Amino acid sequence: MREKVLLGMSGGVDSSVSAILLKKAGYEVIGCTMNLLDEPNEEAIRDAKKVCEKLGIEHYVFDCRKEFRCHVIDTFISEYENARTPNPCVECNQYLKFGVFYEKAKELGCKYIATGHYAKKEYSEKYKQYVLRKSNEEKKDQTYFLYTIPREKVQYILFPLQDNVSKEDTRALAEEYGLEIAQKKDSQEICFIKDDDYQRFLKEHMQKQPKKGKIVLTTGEILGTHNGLINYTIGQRKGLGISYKEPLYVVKLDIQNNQVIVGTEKELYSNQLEAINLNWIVDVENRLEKGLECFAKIRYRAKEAKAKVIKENETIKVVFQEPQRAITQGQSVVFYDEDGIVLGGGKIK
RNA sequence: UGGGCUGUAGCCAAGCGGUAAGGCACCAGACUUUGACUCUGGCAUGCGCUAGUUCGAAUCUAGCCAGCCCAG
Repeated sequence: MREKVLLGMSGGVDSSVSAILLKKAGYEVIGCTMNLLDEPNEEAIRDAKKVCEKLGIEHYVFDCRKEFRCHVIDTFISEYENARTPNPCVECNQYLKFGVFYEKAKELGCKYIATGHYAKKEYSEKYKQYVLRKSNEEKKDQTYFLYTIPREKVQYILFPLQDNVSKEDTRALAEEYGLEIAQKKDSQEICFIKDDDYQRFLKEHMQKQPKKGKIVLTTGEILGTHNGLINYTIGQRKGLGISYKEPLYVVKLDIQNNQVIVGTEKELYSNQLEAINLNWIVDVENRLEKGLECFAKIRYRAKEAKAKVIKENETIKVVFQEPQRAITQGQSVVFYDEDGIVLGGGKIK
């Protein structure tokens, strides 16, 4: 009997091609699009349905609005309220794609779930378990967003694109199968903020409105006024509206005094951080006591950097060999081993 | 009215006789399934105006104009 797999489909190229690849590989594929927003993304649903029709597979739409609101949108807002900079894609993967969606798959009797992420799932002889590993397509690799997947679920996940060499290959395959969406452009905004104006979104949804405050140099010198802490993130240079003899960057958001602290580029660097909300995909907890040497990545587009992870009660401390630029509260830190296997990760405190 | 200070790009600002730093903003690219983030490039034939000194002036001199401050 063919094994059943539930594929999450966004209507984009990646998930559509994933459908092709799964079918070719002999799985019984069921396509599914999660409806996450009160104003449903009709285009996504329509495009996904079209692809499924073409390939002759079933397609469902799941209503996940409540879960999305509660785990992704509300978290997004409350993180900003606490002067942190959230990464909603991480929550979405954790609670929606590998949470709600995973459960739906089980209900439907599927053995696997699949997504169009650029990441690899494989069995590791080294760790004697299934692991997540960086995609061959380094530029597109999305394992940074996937570290929250529970260890026991990893074996039931498929990333059909994992053997594809590049995004170009993916598009080419979509063309070959005559999929209309072959040249649809990559999504790159926060999906629940339609005009990409997250600041306005926050103002409309926050309990307390952002308040103006001072922009202060690390020396204490007052340089200007800010329009509310939500408009700033660590490492930010643009939008400060202040002049100085050299570029200034946001170094700290002081929620107590409602101040944006700015400093020079050099002042952005720090060689350690604390992380919470940890998830370990690879069983390395016992190695944390004495310090785990690995590679840590502090934001999506940062390079992994050599670091030592040390357990400290419920949190961990990460000490980098080289100082890292703009370590930002609310972003994730993800740990890899020397082979690009995802060990785990957490939220920067 | 007298005295002092200031006048450099849309904004802040360096320069103080040798041929216009820097930052903000803006524009154009690059990057991007978070964070209007980061990165790269562009952006004053001209330094309030007019004369003068000088091989050479934003820089010195004179006059004028404008603004600010103090005095009356």
